[in-house]
Amino acid sequence: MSKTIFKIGEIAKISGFSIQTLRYYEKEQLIEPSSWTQSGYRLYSNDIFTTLKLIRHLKSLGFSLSEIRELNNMCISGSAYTRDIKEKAQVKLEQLNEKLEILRSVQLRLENAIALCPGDDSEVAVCPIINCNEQISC
Amino acid sequence: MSKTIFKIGEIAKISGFSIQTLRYYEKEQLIEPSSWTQSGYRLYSNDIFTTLKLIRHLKSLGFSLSEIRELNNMCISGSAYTRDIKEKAQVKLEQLNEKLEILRSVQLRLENAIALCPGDDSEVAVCPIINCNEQISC
DNA sequence: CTAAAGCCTAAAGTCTACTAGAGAGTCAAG
DNA sequence: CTTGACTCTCTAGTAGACTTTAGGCTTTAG
Repeated sequence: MSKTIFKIGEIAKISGFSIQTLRYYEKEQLIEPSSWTQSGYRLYSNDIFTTLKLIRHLKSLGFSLSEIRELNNMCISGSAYTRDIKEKAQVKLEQLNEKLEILRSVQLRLENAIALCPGDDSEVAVCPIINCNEQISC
Repeated sequence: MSKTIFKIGEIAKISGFSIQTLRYYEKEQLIEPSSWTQSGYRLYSNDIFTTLKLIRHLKSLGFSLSEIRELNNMCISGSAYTRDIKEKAQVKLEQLNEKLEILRSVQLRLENAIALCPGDDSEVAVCPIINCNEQISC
């Protein structure tokens, strides 16, 4: 039988989230202690790790905390089917694709500018990174 | 002969930056009025447009305001050659590439999870967007 | 018993690039 | 002279995800 009751410091150590972050997540209604000591200490059961893993997982997929809260609530309440989750994920993916497109165009323009820059003792007046001409679509 | 002295409102109208933004850029030491009226109004010469174009151009290449300030100062002081500018741009490009790589991996993982999600009336327990398994590298 | 470690709350600070508002002075036209 | 447009400074607010600080209680080891 492994331990089943933890104080916040232990959760922090095991999960890798800082104590402050855990309290912040609680304030943001992403997690909840399973109980409290009489003196006001938070107590957590093993279940917290499942939730924290979910948070880390969804964060790594690009979801914001409020989106994670929403997804988590849907799951907990049992009101969600994979259809609902998939929908949210597709919206997220579209947003991600937009961001990627923008960054790719910046990347291209920056690469172009760098390629055209002599990168030697020449005066900055000739530098396409500094000087914007139509070639690099300014 | 075109006009050579402008008040902040005219600069705003012509440049497309808001008055507040111009004052903010001044606070951040990116720009400076060429002079002041006795009553404390900012006065700008034509030169400001060159600086503002540079700011817009470098912003569009992904540089932050503090990086722009630095680049601009290097140019103004004449202490910079294209070598120096190119170096900064290359650093910026590397950072951009890193960010792109991360976002691409997120994109991939999200696409995978979406592909594996039934998206129907099934319970979320089977949803790979919510449930993290090794397949999607969690 | 005491000291150290751990925990609590509440509020403020961080970062970036602005935006908005209050309250007041300035300028040009009629 | 008045009105309205313009400008000034200073302060505060925004978003997101935390971190830091201050001041004080609780628990644990020796």
